[in-house]
Amino acid sequence: MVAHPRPAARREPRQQRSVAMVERIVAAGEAVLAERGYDGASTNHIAARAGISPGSLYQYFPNKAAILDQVLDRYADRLEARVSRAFVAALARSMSPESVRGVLVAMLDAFDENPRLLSALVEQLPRSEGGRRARFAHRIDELMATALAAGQPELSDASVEAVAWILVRAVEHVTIRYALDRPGFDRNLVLDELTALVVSYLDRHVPP
Amino acid sequence: MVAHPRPAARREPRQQRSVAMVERIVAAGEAVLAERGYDGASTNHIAARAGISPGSLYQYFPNKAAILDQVLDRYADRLEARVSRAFVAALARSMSPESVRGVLVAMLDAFDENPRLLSALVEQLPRSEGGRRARFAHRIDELMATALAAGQPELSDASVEAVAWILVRAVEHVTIRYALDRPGFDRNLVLDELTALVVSYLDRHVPP
Amino acid sequence: MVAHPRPAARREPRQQRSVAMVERIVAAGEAVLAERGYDGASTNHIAARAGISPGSLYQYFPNKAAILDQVLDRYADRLEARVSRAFVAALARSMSPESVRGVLVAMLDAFDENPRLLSALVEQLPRSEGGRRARFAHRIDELMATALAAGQPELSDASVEAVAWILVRAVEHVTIRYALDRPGFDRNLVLDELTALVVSYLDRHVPP
Amino acid sequence: MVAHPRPAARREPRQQRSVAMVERIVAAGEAVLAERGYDGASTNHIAARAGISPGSLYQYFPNKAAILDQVLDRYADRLEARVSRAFVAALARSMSPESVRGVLVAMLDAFDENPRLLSALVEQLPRSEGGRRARFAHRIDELMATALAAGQPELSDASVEAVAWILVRAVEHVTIRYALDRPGFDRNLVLDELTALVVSYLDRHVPP
DNA sequence: AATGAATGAGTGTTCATTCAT
DNA sequence: AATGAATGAACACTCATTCAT
Repeated sequence: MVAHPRPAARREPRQQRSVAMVERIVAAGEAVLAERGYDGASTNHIAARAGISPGSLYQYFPNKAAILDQVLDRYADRLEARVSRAFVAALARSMSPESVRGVLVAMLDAFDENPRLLSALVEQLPRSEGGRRARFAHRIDELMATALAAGQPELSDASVEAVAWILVRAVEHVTIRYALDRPGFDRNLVLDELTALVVSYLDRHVPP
Repeated sequence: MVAHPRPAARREPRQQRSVAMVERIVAAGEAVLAERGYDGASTNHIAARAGISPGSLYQYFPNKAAILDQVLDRYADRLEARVSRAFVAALARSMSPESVRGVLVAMLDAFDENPRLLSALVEQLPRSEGGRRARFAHRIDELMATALAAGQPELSDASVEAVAWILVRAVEHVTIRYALDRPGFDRNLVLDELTALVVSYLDRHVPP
Repeated sequence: MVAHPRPAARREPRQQRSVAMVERIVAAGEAVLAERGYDGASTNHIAARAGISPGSLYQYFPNKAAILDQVLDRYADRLEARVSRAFVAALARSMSPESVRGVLVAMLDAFDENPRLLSALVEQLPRSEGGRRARFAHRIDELMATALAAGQPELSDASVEAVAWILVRAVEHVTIRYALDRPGFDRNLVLDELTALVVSYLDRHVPP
Repeated sequence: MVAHPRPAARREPRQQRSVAMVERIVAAGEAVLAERGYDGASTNHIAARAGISPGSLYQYFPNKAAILDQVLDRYADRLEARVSRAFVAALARSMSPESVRGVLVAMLDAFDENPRLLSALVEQLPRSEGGRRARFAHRIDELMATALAAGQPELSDASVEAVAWILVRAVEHVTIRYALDRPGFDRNLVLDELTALVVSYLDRHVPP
């Protein structure tokens, strides 16, 4: 059995350094991505921003896509962590309209923080290979499914997953588009309606 | 007897040729777009696929973007027409669950037809200038708002617009992701749940 | 013995038409050249301006250069004719300062008429093959030489030619640059000084 | 002992390499310009002639024009330096016929050295933007004006400038055309006559 | 003779990637 | 390990010329 596909032996002594460089590159990639968009994020710009030479990038990443994938993965992870946290905190108090609204507020806040990066993420994610795409928001799907299973015991397993998937997709997209497209509607109105959308849907599953 | 050195009939085939050429280019653009994605769709590839020389593209389109815009516009128009048709047909019979489900089926069917192109469209739309972005799905927004205003007279104008925007965003994204990501859930299950999502939300606005 | 290198037989019946077309093309070429400069004068522009198709140009000219050469040749001929006329008229009254000044005025007037075309001519002439280059202003050289030979009998033949060549070159260039560069100097001042340049030089050859 | 991981000496060869590369490109540009003329001097040709890849040109120059401008600027500077030197040396000994002839010899010698490049220069100069055009020969204009002001105190300031401008234009053009067109006249004859042209003109301004 | 659509080699330029140092 | 100069295939686009009609 091969424990490590990537032999650690040779890397170990330099790992500290490597990790630091990878961080620097990813940070530079993020900055450039936010500033210039995906297509404008050239390897030369990233290297310059990281204060290293273009050639050095290739000591740490096999190609340009790997760098930006990492940037987006990390950003996605951060988003997911924030939303998960809010989700878990809200779930503790049942799935009341207030809890749902709380999660939605957390999502809008998270998305509002770095619209440029968010934009790059949603533009790029569908282009990525399936694995990467699946990974993102998967944990939220699971959290949602867990919450649903707990709150709506009469739902079948298959239904739970589908309902969770639908809800996450719907809410995620509406909040992201609100953050990115900035339609003229009042934020509170959107939050209220989105809460209503979720709550009325969930209520439908519990017989009165 | 040859009355006219240039018989009027001659303009016809010329025009037909031009139209045919535009069609050929757009078709080639569509194929290349589906195969290689937006960035991979170079003018040379499109020309080769159309069986013409690169220079010929520029007899019919001012630049590369115009070609791909046309491809995507046409595809978006086709989608929109299908969905609008279903929407209008369903609305005639009020906003019953059956009507809603009918529209959702139409959407899934439409999106299932050419997932590669759909993928290119949803990737590219957010990058397009506001006008193009606004145009697409705007009509659906309006149809939705009209239907809402008719069915839920107690909603304020601002609410109607926001509710329509939210519903269209949510339903469109969920159906598109279902068509593109092909999650394992049964199609009918998804249709049922999505119908429930919409109907329960709409019901919430009418006092029982 | 071959009387006509270009057999007239087949062309004759169409010659009227051909001549008219050549005229139209040359006129269009001149207009485009004046408007867009040498590099901007594309065959498509010329054809469009002439109201014919690009392909038709090649019925009358072997290539683009031939068209623009003809345009410039004709312009050069017109310039030359004007200057020659002034030259001949002035020479009749000896080579007095007044006569010299008269020729210079004629040159400035001629050059001022169409600076864009003049500009194209002086930019392009040096690029042309020797024959074309030599032809232009050659007649002026000869007129000058004749005038010199008449007025300065003590000059050797070789000297006459060289002196004429030098004088024509100098005067032509100074007047052309004055027309094209529009330096700040007063026109009359330039005319006076240029007259003085010529006259004092000519006087040097006649012992007082 | 290695005091500096990057010994200062290393920058030296790097810089030398850059300078060497610029030189190589400019030299290639000069060769291609002389061989194929301005329009025929494509970046690909220049790169090939320099033995480098097309992309490398853009490490040293922002675009094609910058390369050819540099080629022509350098050549113009060399010409101007030679003529200026001769001019200054001759002026020290007053404006005698011998001095004038000396400057003319220097000009002819300078122009004779690289007629192809001279040709490209005189073709391109009038197309360049005013600044570049003005720069070239401007210093000669000024030297001439200074010499005139010193030698002909009775000339007004306006006259001095105009006279200098006329003289420089005339002499420059005649010598350049002699170098490029190679008319049959004996070089000494042309030098003598051109000297006479200048001297007799200058004499006219000093009352005997 | 006239058309004008089609051509295709050519342009200037970019940028992810390599490799000699 | 790090450099950064060099690469070269690829890009979008042009235009003098050809040729089927």
